[in-house]
Amino acid sequence: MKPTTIKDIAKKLGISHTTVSRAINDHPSTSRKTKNRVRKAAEAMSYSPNMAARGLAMGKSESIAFMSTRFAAPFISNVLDSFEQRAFYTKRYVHGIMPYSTRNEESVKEALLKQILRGRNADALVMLTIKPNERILAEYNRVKIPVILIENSMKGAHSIMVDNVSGAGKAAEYFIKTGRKNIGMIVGEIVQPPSHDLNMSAVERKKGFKSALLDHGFELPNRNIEETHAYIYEEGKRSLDNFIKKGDRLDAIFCAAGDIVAMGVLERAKELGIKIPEDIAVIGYDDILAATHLDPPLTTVRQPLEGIGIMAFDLAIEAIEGKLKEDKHIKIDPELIIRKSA
Amino acid sequence: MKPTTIKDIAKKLGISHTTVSRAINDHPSTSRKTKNRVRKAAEAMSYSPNMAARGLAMGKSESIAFMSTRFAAPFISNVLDSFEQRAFYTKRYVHGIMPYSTRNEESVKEALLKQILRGRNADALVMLTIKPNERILAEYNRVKIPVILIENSMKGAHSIMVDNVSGAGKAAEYFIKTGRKNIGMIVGEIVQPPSHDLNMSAVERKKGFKSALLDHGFELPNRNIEETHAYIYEEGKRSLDNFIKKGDRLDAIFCAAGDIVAMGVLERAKELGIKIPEDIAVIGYDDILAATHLDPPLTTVRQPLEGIGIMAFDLAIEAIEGKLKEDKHIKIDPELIIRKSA
DNA sequence: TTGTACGCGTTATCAT
DNA sequence: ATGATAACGCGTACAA
Repeated sequence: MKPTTIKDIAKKLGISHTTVSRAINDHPSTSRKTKNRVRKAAEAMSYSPNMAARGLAMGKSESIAFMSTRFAAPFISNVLDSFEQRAFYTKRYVHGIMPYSTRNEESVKEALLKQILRGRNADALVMLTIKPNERILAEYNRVKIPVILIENSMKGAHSIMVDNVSGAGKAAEYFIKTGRKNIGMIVGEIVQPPSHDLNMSAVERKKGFKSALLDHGFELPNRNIEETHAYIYEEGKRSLDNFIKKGDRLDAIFCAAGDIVAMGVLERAKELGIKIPEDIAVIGYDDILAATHLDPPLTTVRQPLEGIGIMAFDLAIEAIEGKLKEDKHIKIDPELIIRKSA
Repeated sequence: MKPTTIKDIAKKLGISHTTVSRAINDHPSTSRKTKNRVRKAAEAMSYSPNMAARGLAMGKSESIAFMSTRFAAPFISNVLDSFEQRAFYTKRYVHGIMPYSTRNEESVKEALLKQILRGRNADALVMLTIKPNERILAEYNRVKIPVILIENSMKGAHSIMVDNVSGAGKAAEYFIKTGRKNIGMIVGEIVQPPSHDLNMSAVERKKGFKSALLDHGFELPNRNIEETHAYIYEEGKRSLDNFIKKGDRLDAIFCAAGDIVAMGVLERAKELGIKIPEDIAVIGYDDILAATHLDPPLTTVRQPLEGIGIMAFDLAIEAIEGKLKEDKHIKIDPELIIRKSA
């Protein structure tokens, strides 16, 4: 049995499909009476619109694309979650948040971006953790699909960033205040080829950490820095191993690559009999749900996850409604949550 | 600037749009030569197909809908992640996994289900944690969109379930083996109105736990059972409070509602000075990433998350290809991971 | 207020 | 091997 269309409804009611369309979309110049008739019939025949057809006809999609690298990462899924929550709460785009994940593959990202663009598959594009290259961003600008970047920033796109310089600075100052001398850092890899995402957050956290340290007369030599690229648990373990292999005796590690990676550090330390925070103080980044429950509870720079999602959604709506004449760049100051690991 | 269409390419090459379409879709009766010309032009003009139009024309979507309650829950996002991973690995539906979340709202679920159905918006529907009502499932059957249920089971749909009876039984036996006498349980709420999702997993875990206990001569009174409905952290805290309020002195709690809830129990216990596992032994369910890192590390029934995602994807493909004559129901036996909390 | 006719970008049918 | 034409379901000028 084929699905009900507006024509079916029209036939049944002996009117034109145009009228049905108008009734369903609450068009002003349509009588209350026919609207009611149509809606009743639509309900009875369990009609629901064919989004593809609607999108085709309107060149619009009534949806927002939300793109990131993967869903399993707590940081990402939490932001997405609050983003959706906001949509639900404001009753806008309730069924229209379309999550896409790139699996960290440049080619997938490119393909997805093109697909969304040419198919007019979104009224707005939100990108978390990743960003488009200049060429494709220019195309989005040309067809007036607004782009909202989270944790990144570019000319031609709106953005929401947690102030990484400030956050990393707070970690540095805490280490110094608590008398740490030999300080290390684990941070996202900083790649330069512009074909790649240049990870702004990583760059900024590194900068912020280094300069805050320098303000107090401490240098951060490169050998005290380990890089990650997948931001996973195992990299934390490996990083700690590397630090030890290099023979430095660190007494503090700022894991700017995130709490997940910090978990790996904690775990490896436990395996090696290294005491946290006595031997090494550890500060993470993000404040994921599990951070409170680690052993020891993790001191960390909190990302205001819900806030980010909400602000991103509101920003997207503003942009879609054309209320933004120029790029809007929002910065949020993160907070250092002190627990037991440092 | 409007996006390139096949007509634009046709005009430029002086051929018909039909031929362009065939060339792009690698139609057999098209010359190598024109195929190459078309593809080159398509690339040059940075063409990419309008999915809405394609979907409209074909009544198909080349995508799989993945529906669950929300994204932020570790269990859900991990299954989704491995599901996608499998798609990527097998190079099928790489850009076509469409996640939907219902936010635990019955109305949203209904709307989404209808939308996907009438819009022919998916070649297959995967539902995690939730299930459709009989009426709408019947409609899916009628239009031959296969439905795959994870953690649920219905006639007319394929399913993948972790054997909850067995998993809960293992928890029960471990408690008994380790000499626990006063045993409690926290489990998902068991609601009957058929308009709701009747949570199969909750029902089965309860049944499995009770009967395994009974096999050893232990009754599980209702007062020793607390129910949750959102499966969140706070419910764990509240449940422990309730147990204490009721005045029973439990020495073991099986948190069948999941590790997240178990985290809440652990946390509240710590606040109250209750020692785990000395005073109360706690067993969780799921084995989320954080379980190893809790204080104490959580003993729990492991859900083979990656396995579920992979099997669900493969099942979906089989179903789409019409290889399944009847419902296929897969059961997986979970494993008890013993750590420190019990 | 309602209906006619056309277009959105693509695929499918039927000729040629 | 290629092309003209219709069809998919919907929205919308334009006309009535």
